[in-house]
Amino acid sequence: MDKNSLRKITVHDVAKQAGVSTATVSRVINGNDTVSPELQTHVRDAINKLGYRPNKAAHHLRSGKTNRVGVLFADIRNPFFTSVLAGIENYLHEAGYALILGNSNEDAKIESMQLQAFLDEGVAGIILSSVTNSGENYQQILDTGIPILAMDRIPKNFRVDSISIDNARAAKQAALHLINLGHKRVAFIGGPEHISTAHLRKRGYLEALQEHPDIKPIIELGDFTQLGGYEATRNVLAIHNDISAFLVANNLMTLGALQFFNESKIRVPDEIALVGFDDMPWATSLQPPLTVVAQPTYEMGKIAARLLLDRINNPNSPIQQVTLETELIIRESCGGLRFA
Amino acid sequence: MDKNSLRKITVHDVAKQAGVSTATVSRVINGNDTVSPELQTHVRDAINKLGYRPNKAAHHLRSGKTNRVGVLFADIRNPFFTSVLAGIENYLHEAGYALILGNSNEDAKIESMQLQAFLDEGVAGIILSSVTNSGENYQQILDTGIPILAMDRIPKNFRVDSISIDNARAAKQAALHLINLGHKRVAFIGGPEHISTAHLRKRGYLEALQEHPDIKPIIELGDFTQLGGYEATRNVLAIHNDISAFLVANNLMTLGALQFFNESKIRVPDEIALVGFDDMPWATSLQPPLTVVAQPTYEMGKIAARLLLDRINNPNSPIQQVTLETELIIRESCGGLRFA
DNA sequence: TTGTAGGCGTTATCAA
DNA sequence: TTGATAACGCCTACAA
Repeated sequence: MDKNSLRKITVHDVAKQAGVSTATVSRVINGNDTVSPELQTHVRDAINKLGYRPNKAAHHLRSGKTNRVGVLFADIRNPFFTSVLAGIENYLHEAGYALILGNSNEDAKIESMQLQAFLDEGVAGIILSSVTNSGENYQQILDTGIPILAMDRIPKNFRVDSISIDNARAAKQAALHLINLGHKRVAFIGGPEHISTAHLRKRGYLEALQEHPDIKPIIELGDFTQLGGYEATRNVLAIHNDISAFLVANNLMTLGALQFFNESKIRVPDEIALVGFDDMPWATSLQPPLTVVAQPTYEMGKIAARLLLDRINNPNSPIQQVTLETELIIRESCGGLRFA
Repeated sequence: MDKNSLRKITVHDVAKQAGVSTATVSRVINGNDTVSPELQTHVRDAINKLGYRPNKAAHHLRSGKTNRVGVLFADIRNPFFTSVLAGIENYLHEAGYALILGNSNEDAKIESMQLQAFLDEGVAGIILSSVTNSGENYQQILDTGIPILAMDRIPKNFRVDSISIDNARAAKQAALHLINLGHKRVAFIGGPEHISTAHLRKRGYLEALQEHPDIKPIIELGDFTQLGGYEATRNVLAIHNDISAFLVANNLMTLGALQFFNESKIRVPDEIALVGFDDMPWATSLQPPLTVVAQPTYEMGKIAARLLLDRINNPNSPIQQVTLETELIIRESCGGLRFA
C-alpha cells in the first residue's frame, strides 16, 4: 500500500525492493527451492511492504497450474447437494482453492458442456455427481490427466476416487425397520434407475424383503423431485389401498409424499408409516417429526474435497473409494408396533 | 481431434492451418475487428478442424479480461440463498461465464478474505450478499473498478447496483394479515439488526402495528438459524403466554418455531397462528401447510446475474436498484378469523 | 483489411 | 545458492 501505485506491483518491483532477482522472488513465493533464510526474509519483507499479490493468470500460463476446483452437481437445487456443497466450499477455501460451480440439471448435454468449461478454466480437479451411469462418458476428461472425484453417484466402470454412502445398506436398514414394526405392506418410492444411488437403494429395499418372503415388493419410481414423489405416492395408493408403510428414497420425494398425505387427509403415522431419506432441517419441524436415513452430507463434502486435493498433490497414489455409513434416526413418523 | 496432438493447439496452429496471421485468428475469435467474410470462414474452419480452444490464462494475462464472476453469500446453507444461487448459475452459464462461489459464513473477516481471493482470481464482477451493513467496508474493492452487485442485503452508503425485495412492505403485509384475522397479540421473531433485511422486516412489522394502536409490539431477535428461531420462540412464550400469532422473519427460524411448537404440543393454527418467510419446498408438506411471504428467489438470482453482466459490459450506465415484490401465500397455518 | 512483433507477469532452464 | 533469460499463448499497436 505504498507509493503512487497506479501500476500493478509485480515480481520485478519486489525483486528490486529486496535487492534480488525475480527468480529468487519466485522461489520464495513458491517455497520450491532452497533460498538462504536471509534472502527469504528480505523478499518477504518486500512483499509485505509493497502489498504484492501474485498474478494468477501469469502463474497459470507459465506453470500450467491453478488452484481452482470445478464442482459439478446434477441438481444444485436439491438440499442434499447444497449441504454437501457447503462442506466442499469450507474445505477448499481453507486449503486456498477457489470453487467453480456448475449445475448439470440432470442433463447429460449440459454436463458435458460444463465439464468442457471447467477444462477451459484450467481447473486442477473436478468433483462430479454425474448425470449418466457410465464411466466411459468421462474418458475424455480423464485423458487430459485432470483428476475427477465421483461424489454420491458412482458411474459404472469409472476407475476414480469416490465418496458415497452405503446406499443399499441404508435402504435395507430402513425397510427392515418398517418390517420389524409389523408392517406387511411396505411400498418403496424410488428414483430413476440410471442414477446409481437410486438403483442401490431399490436393491437394498429388495434385499430386506428377501429376508421376509411373506412381504411382496411394491415399487414405484419417480424422478427425485417433489412433484415426482407426490405423483408416485398417489399412483401407488391408487392401486394398493392396503399399504401401511412407505420408504421414500430421497428428500424431495419425501416432501412430495407428505404433501400427498396432507392433501388426502391421510394421517402419519396412524394410517401410514413413513421413512424418508436425508436428515434435513425440516425433519424435526414436521408433525410428526420424520424418521429418516441420515447421510453425513457436510462431512461428505469435506471428504470429497480432501480426497480430490490429495489426488491433485499425489497423482499416482492408489485409488480410494470411500463409503460412509448412514444412520437411521427414529422419530415419530412410523409410530409404534403394528399387528396387521 | 486431429493429428498426434501431444502439444496443445494454439493460435499459431490455427493461423497456419487457415493460411492467415495469428492476429487475424485473434480478431475472428474476439469478433472485434472487421475481417473479410472469406477469411472468417477459413479461420472458423481451421478452429473446428483442429478442435482449438483458446487459452484463458493467456487471454486474461494479455487482455486483463475474464469471464469469471464471484458470488459471495453470507450463508450458503440457507435454502434461500441456494435457490438464488441456482438462478445465478443458470444465467451465468448461459452467458458463458464461470461462477466462483464463496461463503462468508456471516463472518466479516472471512468475507474480506474471500473478496480478496476473488480479486486474485481476476473476476469480472462480484455478487455479494454482505455480512456487514456499511458500504464503506467495500470501498477497496470498488476502487479496483470491479463492479459489485448487492444482493438481498443492501448495506448503507453503498452506491452500487442492487437487487432485493421490499422487505418492509412484505413484513407489514404479513403482520396485517394476522391482525385482520383478529389477532391482538402478534409476536415478531426477527433477525440480527445489522442485517438490512432483518432490520427492514422488523420495521414493516412495526408499521403494521402503528395502524392498530391497540396492538403492542412483541419482538424477539434471533440469528436467522433454526436454533435461533427455536430459542426466540421459546423465550417469547415464556414471557407472554397470551400470544396468539407469530410472524417469523426467515425460513430457518420458521422451522425452529415449528419445532418448538411441536415439542410443546402447541397446535397450529388452533392455538397459534403462524406466518413464515420464504416459500420453500417443505411449505406444502407441513401439517398444516404454511402461510408464507414468498420471495421470487430463483428470479432474483437471474436478475442479479443480468444486472451484473450489464454493468460489466457497460460500466458507465446509471446505477440500478431493483426491488421485487413479494407475495403473501395464504395456506392453513393461520386458520380462520379469531375473535379474541 | 491484414500482418509483424513486442510484451502481459510469471516460472524454468541454464549458467555462474 | 543465485541470476539472467527465454518462453507460456494471446492480444494489440503499428506498419503495410
